[in-house]
Formats: sequence, C-alpha cells, structure tokens
Amino acid sequence: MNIFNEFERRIAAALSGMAADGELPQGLDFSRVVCEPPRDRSHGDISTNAAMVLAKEAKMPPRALAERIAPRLHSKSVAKVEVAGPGFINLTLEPIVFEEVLRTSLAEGPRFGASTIGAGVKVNVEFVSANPTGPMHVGHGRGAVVGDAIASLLDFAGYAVTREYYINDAGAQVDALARSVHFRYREALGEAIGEIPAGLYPGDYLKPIGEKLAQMHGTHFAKAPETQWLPVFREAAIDAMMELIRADLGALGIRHDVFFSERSLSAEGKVEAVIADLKARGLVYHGRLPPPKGQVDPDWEDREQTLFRSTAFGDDVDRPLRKSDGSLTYFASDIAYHATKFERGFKQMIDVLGADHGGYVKRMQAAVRAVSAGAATLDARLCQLVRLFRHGEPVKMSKRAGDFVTLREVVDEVGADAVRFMMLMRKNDAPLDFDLAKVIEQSKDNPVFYVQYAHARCESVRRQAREVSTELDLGSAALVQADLGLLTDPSERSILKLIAHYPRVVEQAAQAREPHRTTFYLYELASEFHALWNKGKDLPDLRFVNQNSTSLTAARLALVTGVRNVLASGLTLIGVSAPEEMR
RNA sequence: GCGCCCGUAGCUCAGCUGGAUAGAGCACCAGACUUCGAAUCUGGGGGUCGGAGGUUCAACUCCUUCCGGGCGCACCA
Repeated sequence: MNIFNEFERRIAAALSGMAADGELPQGLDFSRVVCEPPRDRSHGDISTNAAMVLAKEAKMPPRALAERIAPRLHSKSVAKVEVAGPGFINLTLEPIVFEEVLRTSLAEGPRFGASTIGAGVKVNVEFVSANPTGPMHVGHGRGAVVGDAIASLLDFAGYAVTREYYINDAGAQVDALARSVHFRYREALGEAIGEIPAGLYPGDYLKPIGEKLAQMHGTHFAKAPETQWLPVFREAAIDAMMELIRADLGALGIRHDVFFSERSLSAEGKVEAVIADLKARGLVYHGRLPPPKGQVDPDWEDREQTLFRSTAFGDDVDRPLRKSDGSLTYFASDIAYHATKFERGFKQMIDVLGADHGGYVKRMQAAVRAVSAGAATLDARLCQLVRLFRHGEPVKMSKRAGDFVTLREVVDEVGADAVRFMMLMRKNDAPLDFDLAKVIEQSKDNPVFYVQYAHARCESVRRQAREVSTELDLGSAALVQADLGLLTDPSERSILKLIAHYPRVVEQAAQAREPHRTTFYLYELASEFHALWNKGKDLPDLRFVNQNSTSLTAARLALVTGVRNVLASGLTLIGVSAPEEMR
C-alpha cells in the first residue's frame, strides 16, 4: 500500500476528467506528474507538481492551473487541499488514512512495502565475481553487500531476480595460481622452495591445497613437466578457492543462484559463436587501433587485431577480441557471457563492479546492446574503495606477500551485521571509511547498534505489555482492531506517517538501485521511535503501556508493532538481523 | 591528453531522478534517569552547496567551462 502511488493515480484520474470536460487539452503526458512528501511537514502530507509540469502545455500559469485542479482532489481521505509556492498542490490527509496504513502493515507483516512494479520481469544481478585466486578482501565485501541488497530490493519490488557470480577460471591468472600451488605441493613433500617467485600468489592460504595434493598424488608431479600437472593443479586450486570464497560469502549471509564458469564458455564454443554472430552483422573487423593519445607508452606497437566495433554503441575506441597471437581476450569471453544472460531471458542486467573497472563499463554496455540487438541493457554499479580504520587510525592493507586484511577477518571480528550495515551507509559511488572499533560499540554513535536497538526496544515494550496486561492480545489480528484514533500525540502521528513512507522508500531504492536509501530510512525511523520512547519518561501518559487503559495500550502496541515490523522488514532487505534483545 | 566518478556545516555524509526556507550524525555548549532498557532523548550555535556562465516558472540536482581529488586508458583479468 503506497499512498503516493495511490494519489498519483487519483490525480491522473482527476486530470483525465478535466481533459474530458475541456478544461485541459486532450492527450497530455502525465508521466512527469509525481506525488511526494513535502520537504517541510507544515506543507501537508502529499505534494504534487501536476500544475507546474502541465502549465506550459495547458497554456496557463502554474498557480492558476493548480487552482483549477485543486477542487477535483477533494475526497473523504483528504482533509485539506492547498495551492502553495510556485504552484504546488499540497494535500493534507485525514488521520484515518495513516491509521489504515498501519493496519495494512500489521496485516501484511513482512510483505508490507512489497510492490509489483517489477511485474515479474527478469533481472540478472552479477556481483562479487572475484577472481578465484585467493580469499576475498574488504573491497570485494562491499560489492557483495551492495549487490545482494540490490537483488533483495528488486525482488521485493516484484522483479524475478537471479543472483549470479562469474568465475574467471580461464586465462593467465588461474595458471599462475596453479603454479603457486605446485610450489606449495613441493613444499609439502619436504622440498625447500624458498621465496615464491614474483607474479605468483605467495599467500599461506595455498598451503593446505599443496598438502592435499601431496597426499593425493605423492611425488608423482614433483619433477613432471608442467603440461602434465598444470590442468590437475589448476582444477584443484580453483575448486578450493571457490570453496573458500563461498564460505566467505556465506559468513556474510550471501548466496548466489548461479555460479557461471568462464571456461565453460570457450569449452562450449560460445565465444567463437558470439564473435561469428557479431561478424555476420558487420560489427567485427580486422584492423589497427590508434595509439593512446597523450601519455606515451614505450611498449606500444602498431598491430593488426580482431576488433569489436564498440564505437557504434557509444564507446570511445573499438576493442580487441583477440590478442596478437590470435587467442581470445577476456573481453571476448565477457561478451559471450553476457550474451548467455540475454539467451537466458534477461533483458535487464546489473553488474556490480569495483571502481577500478570503471573504464570497462562503456565497452560492456556496447557489447550487451550489440548481442541483444538493442533489446537488453546493462546497468553498471561501481563501488568505491573501502578504507579500514581502528579507533580512527588507518589499518594497513598492503597487498604485498598476501598480507592484506581479508573480508573474513573483518567479518569474524565485528560480525556480518556490522559489515553489511556500514557498507550500506554510503551510496556505492562514494568512498567508505570503516572503523572496526566503532561498529561494535554499543552506543548511539554506532548506527548499526542504534537501529537494531530500536527493534529490540520494540520487542522489549511488547514483553513488558504482556507482563502488565495478561489479557492483551498482541497478535496482529487483534492489533488491527485497536482504536488507532487514540494515537494523538504529534510524535505518534509522525511515526504513523513515516511508516506510510516505507513502501515508497523501498520502491524508489529498488528503481534507483540504491540500497543505502533503505539504511537511511531505517535510521530515521529508529530515531523517531527512540524519541517517542523518551517522551514517555517526562510524560508518563505517553508511555506505551498504560495501566489504566487497555484500549490505549492496544493502540500504542499496534504502533510499536508496526515500527517493529518495518524495522525488521528493512533490516532483512539489507541483510541485517533484527534482534529481540541486545543483551 | 581522453573517459568515468566525486567536491554540500569544523569532521563524516544525506538530499527522494528539476521543486518551496539545503538536512542528519560526530564534535562543541546547555539540559533530562523514583523509567515500558539513559545502550536513550531535548534544545542551541554553525552554509556564497568548489568557482563562473547557461537552460527553466523553479538548479545541490541538467548543460558548458575552469579549479581540486579518485579510478581507468591496445596485445591483463
């Protein structure tokens, strides 16, 4: 139940009525007409720009048009209609409207706020896709959390969402991984291997795999030529790394629906097929690229390559599909991969990437449009860096010798809730400072705690109410019967209205693919709830549990339960737990 | 040099796809615990929204151009 959508429909109906009556031209475009909560609460509950966006076409000054529209917006749920400012129409709703929203939220429970705007459309959200060469670091964690939250929001908004992970299990990196593991294998056999050579992966996390291979194969591969052991070691290493990564993701509560192997693409001839397809449409050619402008690269050589005409789709230069030795580029595989997404029915694709992949976005969007003949779109969400702190001091994250802070270490130290919440306290394209000490602090300075505590407080009030009044039924079926007209304090009314905003917040967060909006909303709701709770300290009549009036207590517990439900719902969307108590 | 992202209170950041007098938190100052959990709350000061033009009834938001920061820039993934 989204009252803003509801009133947009009503206004559109009113405008159509005016067109029918000749007060407005026929065939006006109402798509820019929106309803939103006014910035200033004294302006009412819902504000619409209808008169201002239609003024030009209607050939009327905005205020004059607003005065014509306003009378048509009266109804039994509207207490007041005012024309204000440059031509806003402000609606003040009857209190009963918000009481009805609360009843709906109680009745719908966890489904309150869900919408159908997605209409079952398939969306593919690809996120994490970390190379299977080691444990995930904190930056991967941000992409993981953002991607998962976007997926949850879209699901809640009625899309058919698939969470997907692309395994880069082809190419030079996994060969380097296999060679690194071979060193660890020889080490496990008692050989002195010295330093792991540059270009390989020196981290200790490969030791167990070396040991396992030593147990399985003995000395069989110790002196064998690389061509014999490489495929075996590569396979084992990738499997082990993916197991590690899945475990890291699992610790964050993240689960993908599909793990898609890059190697399977070339194995099944998908890459060659997609190149042939693009070639048949004149989008592939053999040619030369201009040298990069400005910066002089001493290694640059003029070469003929197989190129994809990505400039035909807005890219800056055409991009190579084959290296000079004829082998395929990563980009070629990625085109084939995104082509399979389209073949699998996804016309909306979202890739959550690190900011260092920003330069890759245009060519990939070009590729998606090419392979889908314009039917599919790719939305790339870039996540900026995460900087780790402890008590305000930077935590070293040097990448040398595998000596970086892993995601798992952070999750183990502060918990998945803190990691997830803090990752969503910023929009994805802003850098993020993450203080390991602050996020486990049990104080209002820690937003994670602050919001979870509000939820726990709701539960605490419910426990208290049950103790005081044994005949009070706190089930939602009973609470919807409460006389909500008894909620008359401005703080109570304010929270009722905030609850009514929730469906709009999550719908817009889903459409904008901006999960941080949910987090900010939750903080605001928690804040208002804490404020109301404290009001009861000065004014005992405002306490939720009222010894003298069961009906008042029932009404207030309905409000508390509504707050609890929305907090729980929003926390679930961002993947954070909603605890019953904080002790 | 080119492309993308960012620049909002002393600090960290929101700003609802162009709306009304730009908002939180921290920090600072002044207050509230015979309590449904003070692990919280109330009030206060604090701004040429990086600069300059432009589009419009309306610009923090869109366009152009500078300044300052981040990322990327054929044959890596």
